[in-house]
Amino acid sequence: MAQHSTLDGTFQALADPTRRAVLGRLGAGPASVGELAAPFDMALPSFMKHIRYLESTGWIRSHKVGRVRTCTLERERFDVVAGWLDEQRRLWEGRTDRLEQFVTARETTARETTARETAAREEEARS
Amino acid sequence: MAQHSTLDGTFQALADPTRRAVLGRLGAGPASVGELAAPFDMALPSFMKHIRYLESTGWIRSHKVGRVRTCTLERERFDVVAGWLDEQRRLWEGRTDRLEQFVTARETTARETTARETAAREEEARS
DNA sequence: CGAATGCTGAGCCATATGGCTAAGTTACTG
DNA sequence: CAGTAACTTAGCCATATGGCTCAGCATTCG
Repeated sequence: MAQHSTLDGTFQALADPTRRAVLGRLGAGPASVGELAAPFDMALPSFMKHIRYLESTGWIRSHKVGRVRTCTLERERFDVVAGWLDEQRRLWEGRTDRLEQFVTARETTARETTARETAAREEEARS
Repeated sequence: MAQHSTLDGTFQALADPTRRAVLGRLGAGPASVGELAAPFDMALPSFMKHIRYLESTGWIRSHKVGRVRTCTLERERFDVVAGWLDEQRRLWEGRTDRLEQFVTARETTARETTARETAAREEEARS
């Protein structure tokens, strides 16, 4: 399977309820494939595809001892998602702040001639 | 298009770089479809599918005035994602705390008879 | 050693996804 | 009013996704 350790794959992995549930269970500690599969009315090969997907996108890692494959949550992947969220928030907050500074500077330097332009610029930002 | 205002759709929408970029741009303020589409080397009908998807999953809303459709970011959708993250973290932190309390209580009440059981339980949690 | 357990590989299927082109509708402009 | 702008509809395509069954391999157990 191709590597999806990009944001695409990271979010794609979360777009399935089975996979989200698996992550939730692994939050409690490592578990075998069989144990993870038990709550789902799904054929094991199909379930394994989900496991493979989670592993290829960096959400879990697994290792096999004898017949038993044990899966472990990679908590750092949550930080990747949180990082993206923070980045988005930072972008829109930073842009809002910069817009206010820009408007303030314009008012200070030429208060009477740019009043209408400033209002139009604010209206544009708001619409 | 079917409503995807569930977590599946919320994450599925983020699984595409075009759609993530659109959200990033809208963080700066509302924009027209044409404006949003400009940076992408993509046919407009294809791009509109992305817009429709983002709207159906609650990431944006849009309205048309004349020929121009303007899209606006729904910032609350970020809270949905953050909420899911927090919930996961709370689950695994809560479970870790409860496990420690459980182990401690067992050691206090019957230190000598449960030592081996406690060690086995810790090993189970660790493996 | 045979039976049971726990995955694994391979192939199949229906549906969804992310793009395309062609054509059309509505609104705006000179 | 003709031409242009800004979407919108419809159909198509290749690939991916989320499931299935069948068969098989490796390990464990009695």
